[in-house]
Amino acid sequence: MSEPKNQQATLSSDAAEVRAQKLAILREKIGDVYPAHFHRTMTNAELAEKYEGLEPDTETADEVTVAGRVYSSRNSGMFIDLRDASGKIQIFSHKDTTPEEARELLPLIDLGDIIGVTGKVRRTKRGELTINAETITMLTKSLLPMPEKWHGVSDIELRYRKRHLDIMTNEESKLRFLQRSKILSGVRRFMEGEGFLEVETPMLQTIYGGATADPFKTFHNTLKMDMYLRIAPELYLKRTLVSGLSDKVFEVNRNFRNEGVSTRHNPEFTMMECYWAYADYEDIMGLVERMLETLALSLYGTTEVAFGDKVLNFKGPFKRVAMPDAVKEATGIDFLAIKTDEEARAAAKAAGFEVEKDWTWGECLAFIFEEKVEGTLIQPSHVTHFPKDISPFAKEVPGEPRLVERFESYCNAWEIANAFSELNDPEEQRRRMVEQLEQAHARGEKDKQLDDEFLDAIDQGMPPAGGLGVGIDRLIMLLTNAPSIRDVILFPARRNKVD
RNA sequence: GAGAGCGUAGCUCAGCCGGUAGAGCAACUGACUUUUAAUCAGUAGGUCAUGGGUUCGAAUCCCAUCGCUCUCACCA
Repeated sequence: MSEPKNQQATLSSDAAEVRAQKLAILREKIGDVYPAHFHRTMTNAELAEKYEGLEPDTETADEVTVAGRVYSSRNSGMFIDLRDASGKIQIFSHKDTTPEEARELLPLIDLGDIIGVTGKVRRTKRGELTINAETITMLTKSLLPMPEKWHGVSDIELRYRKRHLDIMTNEESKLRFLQRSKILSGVRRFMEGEGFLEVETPMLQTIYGGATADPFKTFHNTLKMDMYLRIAPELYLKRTLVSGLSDKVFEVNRNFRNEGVSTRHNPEFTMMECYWAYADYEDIMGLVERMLETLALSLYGTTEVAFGDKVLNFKGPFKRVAMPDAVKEATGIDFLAIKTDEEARAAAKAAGFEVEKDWTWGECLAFIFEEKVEGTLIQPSHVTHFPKDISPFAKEVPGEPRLVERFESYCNAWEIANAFSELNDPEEQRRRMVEQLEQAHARGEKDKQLDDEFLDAIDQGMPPAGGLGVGIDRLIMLLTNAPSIRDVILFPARRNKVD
C-alpha cells in the first residue's frame, strides 16, 4: 500500500494495551522496571548440569539467582517457565515459601516479560528442576504479546521480518543459527589449523573485480568519487599474497552482488576465500575435502549429513570428473575432439541444445555441463578442467590450452566451491583481463574498469598459488538441512514494508 | 523480469459451490491450586492485505495495487 498506516494501530490491540497498563502499575509499585544492574549466579543450563543428579521430591538449601524470559505460566503464575539462551528452569511461587511482596508481582507478569528470580533449588516430585521464588525482580516488561506457544511463528514472512520472534519460538530456527556460528568458527579454526592467516581486505572498492557480477554502487562524499561494494575479495587477497605477509591467507566476509534474489541467492552473502602459495588446484581439492569433513564431524560426529530426503556424505576423497569427460558421458559429445567454436555450436545444436550464435567452444561446453550434468551431482564431487574462456584467473592445463586448472565442488547440485591454480603470468593475466573488460563493456557494463593496481602487483611477481572460494551460506544450508538461504541468514534482504 | 499460488483475531488455522465471520492459544473476569500445551466457567477481540467492479447481497466471483512464497530467467 502507498499510504503508511498509523504505527499506533499495532499497539492499540487489547493485549498490548493491557501490558502498557501493567507497566504503568509496575512503575508506580516498584519504580524501575528496566533496571541496569542484575547479576545471576548461573545460567539455566549450568543449573541443570549442576543439579542433574538431584532426585525427584528433594529440596536443597542452595540459593541461586537466575534470569530469563517468561515462556509459560501455569496455575495462575504458581509455576512459571523461565528461559534464558541456555535453557529452561521452572519457578515456583507459593504462599508457604514465597513472600507476599514477590507474589504480588505475579498478576503483573505476562508471557514474554524478562524477570530475575532468587530462591532455593529443588526437584519436584514430577522430576522438574525448580526454584522456590523468594524474590522476583522485574527486568524488562514486554509490551507485545508472545506468538502462539505451541506452533510458534510459522508465517514465513513474519519469520524473516521479525527474526527475534522466529528464534524466540522456533527451536529449529534457533538451533540452525547456533550451528551457523559453529560452522563459521569451525571454518576459521580449520583454516588456521592448516596454517592460513586471516586478513581483511576492502569491502568498499574503487574498482570492483574478481568475479562477473553487477555491483552495488555508492559515493564517497569527501573523496568525491564513486565506490563499489565488493563482488569478491580476490584481487586484494592476491595482492596480499604478493606482499609475502603470509604464504597462506584467507578471508571470511561478505560479498555483495546486485542481482536476483532466490532461495539460493541473497544480495549480500558470506564467502571464504583463500590463497595458498606453492600449491596448485589439486592441493586445494584436498583442502576442501578436509574442511568439509571436519565441519560435518564437528557438528554431527559423522560425515553423513541429512538433507531433505537425501543423505550427503562428506567423507573425502570426493569423486572427481573432468568437465569434458562428464559432458561426453552424459551426451556422447566429445568436446576434446571438436576443434572450432563453429563445430562446437553445431554439435550442441545437433544434440538439441539452444546455443547463441556467438558462443565459443568453452561456452558451449559449460552450457551443456550446466544443463545435463550439474543437476546430477548430489554427493560432494569436484568437477575439473573448465574451459579457459570462462576462467580469467586460472592457469592452462599443460597440453590442452583450451582448458584450465580449475575445479568447482558440487553438492546437492549446487556449486559450493570454486578453485584454480592461480594465473600469475603478468602478461597473460593482463591479456585476459583486457579481454574480460571488453566483453563487459560490450554487455553495457560501463562502470567496469581495468584494475591497474592489481596488475601492477602481479607484475611485481605473485608466487604460484592455489586459490579457493567457498560460498559459506550454501555450505551452511547443506550442513543444517535448510531449504532456503534465508533460513541461514539472520536478517535476509527484504523489501521495505510499512505496516 | 515472466508464470503460478497465498494474504481471515496478537499467534496457529477453519470458512471460499455468493446469504453478512468461527475454533485453539494469548488477553480479560472468576473458580481451583504441586503444574508440565494445567483445568473449569464466562467475557472481549476482525474495514476478511488495499482500492475498484459484478450482484438485492462479496471473506467467497472479476480487475488493479502492495507484500510474501515457489518455479523459471539473471546469477553462484
